[in-house]
Amino acid sequence: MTNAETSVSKATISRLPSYLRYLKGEAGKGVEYVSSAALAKDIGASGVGVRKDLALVSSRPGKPRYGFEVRQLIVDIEKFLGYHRWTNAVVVGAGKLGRAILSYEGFENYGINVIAAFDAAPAKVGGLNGKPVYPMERLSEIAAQNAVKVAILTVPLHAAQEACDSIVSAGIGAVLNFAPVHLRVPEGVLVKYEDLAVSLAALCGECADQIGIDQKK
Amino acid sequence: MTNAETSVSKATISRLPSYLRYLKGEAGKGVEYVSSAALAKDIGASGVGVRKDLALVSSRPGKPRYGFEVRQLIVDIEKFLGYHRWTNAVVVGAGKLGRAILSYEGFENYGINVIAAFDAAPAKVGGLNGKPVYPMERLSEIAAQNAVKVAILTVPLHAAQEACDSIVSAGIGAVLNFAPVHLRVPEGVLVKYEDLAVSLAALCGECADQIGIDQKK
DNA sequence: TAGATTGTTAATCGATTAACAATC
DNA sequence: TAGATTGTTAATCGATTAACAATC
Repeated sequence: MTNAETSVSKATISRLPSYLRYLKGEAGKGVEYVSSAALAKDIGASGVGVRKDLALVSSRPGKPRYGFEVRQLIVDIEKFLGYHRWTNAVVVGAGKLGRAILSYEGFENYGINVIAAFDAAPAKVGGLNGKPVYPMERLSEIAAQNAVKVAILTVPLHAAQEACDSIVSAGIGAVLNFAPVHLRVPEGVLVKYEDLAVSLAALCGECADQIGIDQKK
Repeated sequence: MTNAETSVSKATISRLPSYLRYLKGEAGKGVEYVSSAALAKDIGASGVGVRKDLALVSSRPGKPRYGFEVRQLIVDIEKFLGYHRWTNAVVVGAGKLGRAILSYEGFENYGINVIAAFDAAPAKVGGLNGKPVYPMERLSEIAAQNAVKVAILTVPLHAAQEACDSIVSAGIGAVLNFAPVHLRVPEGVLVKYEDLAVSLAALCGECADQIGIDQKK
């Protein structure tokens, strides 16, 4: 528990990526300093909250009258979030979504190396954008060789549990699951559900609420 | 504020989809009753928490000795989350990810109708899996005709702000943004960031933390 | 009945907000 | 200096947990 990350609340950690996005946008425009108030306003948070969060992760304090140094802050947040410690990942399920993720180039900035995809259907096996697609049988072997820590699960619903079992028995301890099913995993294995439909539905819900509120005014 | 949804905490709402996934899994196995303890254990939450959440959304109370009626609970939660009120959505950006989303069939269960995609590049315009891909110029027209409420933004990073502007001026009030950029939008427009790399990196972070904890034991 | 499970009230915990002194 | 902005301490707010009575 002396670890810095364990002393920072989950709520804070969940906000850091938005700070990072905003800061990178400002950095791209050549802005050197950003005030907590400006950051908060654009993000839709409170200034004090932002300052508290930044106090926990920034290596140097903000300067009164100026604010926080943009470039330094970006480095600090990225370091804190572990975007510098590299992790190997694989995609399991080479359907449309799986292939889109395999060829997505945005992972590098986050310290993630998606090395290959796996699929049960031989027709889909082969190469894709320079990254190999292997048959499922080779998952254990290749995961072990490359110290793969995370699997991105993009198989159809009915195949998800079985594929998940293969992932677990390949010794991979974390799964980002895009299939809208509850997965059974042994203790110690992390599963994060990434359900596009749920995200979208939640947004629709907020949207409807807001319209409701607006109409009452 | 007499609206039922506004009286339920965001924390509760964010847990409902996981309850739903679990319940559907049990329903598929023919299970009729589920106890709050069983649900909580599998989800990784507390029994009391689950009961409190369910008390807010379920139309009938749980039965002592039995638990909650699975099928009824599914209906209640779906109703509460608004999966029955239909919403039209469009995809903006017909790249790999955009096309994967356009042809994804899992949205129907959530009351979401993805009607079409739009892309600036004429080469990508045409049909896909029975759903049309239009040029960007027609966004306003088609959005208005179909009362589109939400746009899913899947264009490359540098094109995101411009595409977002088009979405906003087409009168669409909510954006699910897959581009890892901070978007500037006028007040009243909702933006939800869905950054695959951030999700994955967060999982890697948790994974690393857990290994750290394990090693200390 | 006995026991499992629910639902609720009170206590704890954590996170956000408010107030204000410190600083460039 | 005056004013903007930070950082921190105290107060509020909300959510989770603990304890226990109610119920089938």
